[in-house]
Amino acid sequence: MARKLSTLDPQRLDNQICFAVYSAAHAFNRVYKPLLDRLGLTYPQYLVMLVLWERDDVPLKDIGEKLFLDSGTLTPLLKRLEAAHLVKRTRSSEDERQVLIALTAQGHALKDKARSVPQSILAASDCTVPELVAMKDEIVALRDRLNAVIGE
Amino acid sequence: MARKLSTLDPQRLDNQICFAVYSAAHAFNRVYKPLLDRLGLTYPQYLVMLVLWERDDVPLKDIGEKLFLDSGTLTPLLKRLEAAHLVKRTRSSEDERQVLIALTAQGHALKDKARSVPQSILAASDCTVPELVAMKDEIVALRDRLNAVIGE
DNA sequence: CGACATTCAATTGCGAACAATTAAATGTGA
DNA sequence: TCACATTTAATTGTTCGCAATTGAATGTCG
Repeated sequence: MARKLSTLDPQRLDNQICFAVYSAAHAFNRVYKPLLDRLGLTYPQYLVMLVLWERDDVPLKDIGEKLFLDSGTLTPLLKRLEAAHLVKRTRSSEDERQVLIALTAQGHALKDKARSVPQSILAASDCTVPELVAMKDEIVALRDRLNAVIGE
Repeated sequence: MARKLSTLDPQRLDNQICFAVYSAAHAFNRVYKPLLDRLGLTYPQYLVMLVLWERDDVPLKDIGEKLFLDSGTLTPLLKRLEAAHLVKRTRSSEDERQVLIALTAQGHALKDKARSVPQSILAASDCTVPELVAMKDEIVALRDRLNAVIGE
């Protein structure tokens, strides 16, 4: 009976999806770490590079919208990527408020070196691709519902 | 054809479960923020309090194992909780290496004030409890597989 | 045109998160 | 017992993440 209660107690750590997500994010980060170290990237920097590998010469703001990050996070991060000669930051000539982020040759070249990363993560997850796709879709749907509440 | 390829490209941001988890964790954090502000807690501090509300007078190391955090994170965090008069830190007399974390009266009292938090999160998630439990179990299983790889 | 609001990036300050190191306490084995 | 390894927290340094503010550029409306 006490056991039954504890498995339903919403104030128990083990019952919280938020902690599951929080701790899974950290676990992913730890798996990524050695892979990204070889590329000289952190995980958030890797995310920015993924965005730029899809589309180059993007305003900082667009990167922020895709990754749900603001300028307070991105400005110093992008300066570090620039210091590593992976991107160049230039003010837009049409709108001087915007900063455009473009890949350097090194930044482009890194895409090939990063090609094996997703496969390593897949192996570490020990899941089938369809399982992961299903989970991903569920988590994204949950995230979007949460973000909708924040906007309200 | 190009469209078909892009939905399978493992290097695309939208195809990565890791980013889904990463961005969902941030979304949860943003939903928690206003709720926890009223308690004077950050989310990681709230997690520590959840652990202590289940069992008091716990070694720092045990908290770290439950939350997957190390002393580099917990030591300053616990000092802030102590400064807020929510916990007391004392060296164990049996083993002087260990620091025991105990709730103060204020720390205990906060549990009641925090009782409504999980319900607010549930509402924001806009899911049924069984759906959330199923997702949670899947994510925990994935996390544990990832953590197993790190140990190897 | 000119006052005003809006947009965007940068900055500041604080709290995680973690790697690497240090130091003290404890355990172990010759 | 004594040398050595292990355990545990604390510390240092770097990077995120975000709230709040600032300042410049742009948009809007009378």
